[in-house]
Amino acid sequence: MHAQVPDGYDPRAFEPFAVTVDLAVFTLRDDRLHVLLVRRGEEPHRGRWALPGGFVLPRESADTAARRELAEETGLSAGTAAHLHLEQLRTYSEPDRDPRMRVVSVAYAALGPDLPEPRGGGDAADARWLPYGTQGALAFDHDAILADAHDRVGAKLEYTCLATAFCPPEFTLGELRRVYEAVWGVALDRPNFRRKVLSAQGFVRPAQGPPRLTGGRGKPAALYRAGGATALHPPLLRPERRETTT
Amino acid sequence: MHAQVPDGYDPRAFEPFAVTVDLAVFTLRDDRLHVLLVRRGEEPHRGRWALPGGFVLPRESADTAARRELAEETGLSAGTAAHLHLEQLRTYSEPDRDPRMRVVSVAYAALGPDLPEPRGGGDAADARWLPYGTQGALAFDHDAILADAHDRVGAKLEYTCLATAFCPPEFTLGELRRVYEAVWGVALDRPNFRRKVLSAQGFVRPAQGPPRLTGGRGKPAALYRAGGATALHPPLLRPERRETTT
DNA sequence: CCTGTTTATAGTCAGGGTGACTCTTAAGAA
DNA sequence: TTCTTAAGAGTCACCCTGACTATAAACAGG
Repeated sequence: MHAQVPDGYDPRAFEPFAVTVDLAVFTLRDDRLHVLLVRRGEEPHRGRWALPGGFVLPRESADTAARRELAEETGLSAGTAAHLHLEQLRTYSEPDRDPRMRVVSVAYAALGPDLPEPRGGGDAADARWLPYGTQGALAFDHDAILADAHDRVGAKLEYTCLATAFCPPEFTLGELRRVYEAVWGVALDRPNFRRKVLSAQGFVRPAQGPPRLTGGRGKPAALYRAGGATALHPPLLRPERRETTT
Repeated sequence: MHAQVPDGYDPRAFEPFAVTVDLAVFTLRDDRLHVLLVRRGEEPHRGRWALPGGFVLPRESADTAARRELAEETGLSAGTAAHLHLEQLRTYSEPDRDPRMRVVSVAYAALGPDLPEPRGGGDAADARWLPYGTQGALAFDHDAILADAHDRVGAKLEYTCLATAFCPPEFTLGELRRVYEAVWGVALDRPNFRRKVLSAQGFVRPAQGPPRLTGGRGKPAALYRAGGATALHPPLLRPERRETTT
């Protein structure tokens, strides 16, 4: 762009753009994938669910704005929100995506372990975790943003160690497997999943201490922590995709 | 964001944001990866190379703006530019990335077969293809954008059929292989590459007609066209990555 | 106390994909 | 004619994976 800026160009000659962030925040509750949504209290789309988000402030980057909104909307302590995985998805800029004004929105996907119910603190009329797939039609173009976010998360589970971001600091391989099953919506073979995860170096490392004292059914499982790796090679491909190959 | 817009909110209360697109346009020339750069004729960064780009107009989406700038800056006919592969990378929004004003830039990666030298038409003082890696320090944060674009293209070669976008409508497997070698900077085993590409359904399909009449050295090669598939399963992994695995 | 259920963990086996490698064919260049 | 270059066919062993079986260790219910 910069090469075309004429000398003395006045940015205010253009209709101003508002720049916002929209957040698709995922978590796992009861082994189901949930999304954080807010109910709109204003027109347009009053009463419909929408993704949380807000304006990028004049001295903020979009990343900073997304992190700030994440803390505000989830009602988590700033320290907790700072540790959630947050990554930029893409930018939505159709001229009429918001009927009120020209709004360019940088979308983010965020995810974390079983997060608490959002506290009502904030201007949002009503914020809630909804099981993914049950949210109906969202406001604005948020259906497309949410679908893109889900696609991205599902794809990144294949070739990165992102799944550990859905888990608490210490977790069992069963919990990790249920992350994959919830996001992909498929059942995975338990022994094969275990072999794959343990053979991928840097994905998980054993946590010292006794097997979990949990009251869950079945044999107690060993606890693991996230390893240092971010990439997963070779990838852990979804079962579905195999049809495309063969 | 929308949940937070107070009634009667005046967007002009904020310092306006300028929204631009920046393009990382790649092509192959002489089996080397080249990137399209423009030399800045204005301060700041006068005389340095920068990515082509421009403002998003008030009634345009960023995608439309990127497509328009692509045609303008490459000097290609609108029809040709319309067929180049173009995809959004991510958005760069650091508050001080442009010292003159608040500019949020949506970056795109574009690529096409051996493209012609950019014609001087346009306001850009000087636009040129430079071999990737020889461009030195670019203006603004364009070094980071270009590196991100290169990473993205390299990664997408692994698990998509993107490589055919670097090739003319009909191409040999040798040309396709040189796309991978140029982008990844590695040598690939010829027979294995051939086996892999031909066994992946939808990647390429044979073009009828005689083997190429080319004047190149060696045995004439069969011609292929891009298949209909976009995803490549299983992926064609870079040789380097294997160290991470094993 | 025994039995059935649930989950974790160990192990086996066959098939497919891949890397490494060899060989033949067909063109141009010297 | 001979050398060089690249296409294309084929081989072989290894590793990963999916499918499957078996055992261990907890809880629930009779």
